[in-house]
Amino acid sequence: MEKISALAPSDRAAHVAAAEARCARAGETLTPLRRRVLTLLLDQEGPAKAYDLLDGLKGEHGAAKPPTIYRALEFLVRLGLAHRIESKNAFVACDIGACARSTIFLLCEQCGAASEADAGHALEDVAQAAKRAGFELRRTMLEASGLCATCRRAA
Amino acid sequence: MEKISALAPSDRAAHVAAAEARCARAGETLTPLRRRVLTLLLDQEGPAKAYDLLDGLKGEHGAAKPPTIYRALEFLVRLGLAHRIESKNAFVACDIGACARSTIFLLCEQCGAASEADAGHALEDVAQAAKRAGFELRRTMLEASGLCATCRRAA
DNA sequence: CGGGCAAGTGTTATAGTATAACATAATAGG
DNA sequence: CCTATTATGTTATACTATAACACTTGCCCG
Repeated sequence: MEKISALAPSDRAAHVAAAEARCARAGETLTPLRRRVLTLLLDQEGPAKAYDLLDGLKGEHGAAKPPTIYRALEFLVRLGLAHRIESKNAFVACDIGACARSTIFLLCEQCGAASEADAGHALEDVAQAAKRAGFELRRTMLEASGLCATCRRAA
Repeated sequence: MEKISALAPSDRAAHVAAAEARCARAGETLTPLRRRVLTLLLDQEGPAKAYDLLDGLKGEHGAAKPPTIYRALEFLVRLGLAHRIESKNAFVACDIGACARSTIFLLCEQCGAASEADAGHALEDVAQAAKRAGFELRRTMLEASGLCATCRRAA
């Protein structure tokens, strides 16, 4: 498992550029506010809480209120640029490469890291289970918690 | 997909008896309060919110406060008698039969039903993904939202 | 017996997460 | 220009969850 860490500035720039392109393709716009929230997410070492991001905005932005951050996050999630970690009420920037495939979040209970791993065929299995049940799938959430490789070695 | 619905009283009784046995095996006790919360869960048509269950307690119990219900729920989840639906901040009684295997929750966005379906090999795939990442798995959460068979037919 | 530990519950207070509803600004197309 | 749409600002409040401490009960052990 790779530790999720803040990206180097250049990687961040590339990431933001890719996000920009993705928005354009979708006919939506990555406004300054949304871009700012995305970079805040990219700067995080792990999943970020909404209210922490809100604090991050405050330095430059005066007094941002909760709806501001929740709307930006909702946008980023809708465009597939970020994910919501349901079991932690937190958000992570999407690793755009990984996102192309079926992914699962591995959440370390020790260090808080969240890594987006390839879920192999899990998503297909879920799709089949849904099909058997006559269920129309719209969104699938796969999350697992435990100990990451680093913390396991330390223990 | 079978609709999750309130169980007939006799089924409920059997369910509670099974829960009792399970607690005994684990060396824990299903106290009156915990039993009451479990039956409240079983009476639900779908996932129940903590504060709704709290209201349910109030009729007979005077003024139950939040910690009361959260502690009971924490116990039921710990014993595997209930599940927490992370993406909805809600709880469901565990279908004890289904729980023996790998399950996924199919959450209908229309009617709110939650059904516990067999996840096929998804859990094994997740275990493999974790293994590849050197990650020690402790808990896996599989949730999917969409439209259940009934609501799909209605649409 | 009786002291004290452990488990369960009661109670108060507060922390943390999220959204409704309405106001304002900016921009684009007719 | 005007007006529809999208984005953001702002106020207030709803919803979810836990910390911390008090009290009771039952049980083990000295």
